Amino acid sequence: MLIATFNCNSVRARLGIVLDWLAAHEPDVLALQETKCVDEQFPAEAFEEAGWRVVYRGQKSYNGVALVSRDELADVSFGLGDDDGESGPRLARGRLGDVTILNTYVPQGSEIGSDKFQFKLEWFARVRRYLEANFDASADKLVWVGDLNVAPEAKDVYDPKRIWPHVCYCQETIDAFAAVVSWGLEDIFRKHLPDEGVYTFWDYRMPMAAQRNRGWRIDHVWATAPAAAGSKEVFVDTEPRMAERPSDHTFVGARFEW
DNA sequence: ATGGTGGACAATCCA
Repeated sequence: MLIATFNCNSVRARLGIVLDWLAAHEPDVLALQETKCVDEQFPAEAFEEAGWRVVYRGQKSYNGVALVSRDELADVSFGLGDDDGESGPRLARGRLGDVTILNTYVPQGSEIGSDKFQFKLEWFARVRRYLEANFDASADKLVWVGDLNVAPEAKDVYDPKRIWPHVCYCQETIDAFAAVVSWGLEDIFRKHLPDEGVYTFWDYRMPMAAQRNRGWRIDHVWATAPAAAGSKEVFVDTEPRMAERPSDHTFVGARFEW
């Protein structure tokens, strides 16, 4: 089973890129973040014409998540279930067989100390409660992917000394994230790609960021132990297409065999 | 150097 994730920064603007990637890699599930459109505007027909199913939940201008798959997903739901009116376009869930895929777009947080930053920290705590309420970490196959807006370790950013502290790389965010994964999730990305210099995001506001590999690892793959036991490979799409697709995140794929 | 660029959407917000 191939599970992939991509912050597309507008599904309408990157539709061709997404469809090309789907055709080239044939994932079982592709999780999209920042689709940036309301459901009426989501280009579902284009996916369906290419033989894909897609479920989605968006809002005007910002956020928005989707799950693309060849086979129909079971138990599809959106949001954390503790309705704040915003978690729907940030969390999508579906199941293929006995494997549940969780796709989140974690709030970025704007600035340390801001209301949005506090919202981000609380969002992680809500994810922890959501996991506790819905899954058994020792028994369920659960794979959590998405733009988690956290760089948990120094090697997850290109220049840790300069970047610290940042909303995605500071003690409060790292602690809040650690309190989620301590529930019982393993870092599948680092299990297979432990080296420094492997990133998933390059800020297009920084000149030559991609070319100079001034990147961050903020797109993730985590899994419960039963799911992690089957992980075989994680890959980052390193096709040199950043210049023609300045979405600044890249595709990440994780292959599992159980 | 507190910028830079891109997307949505129509003056800024968000990343």
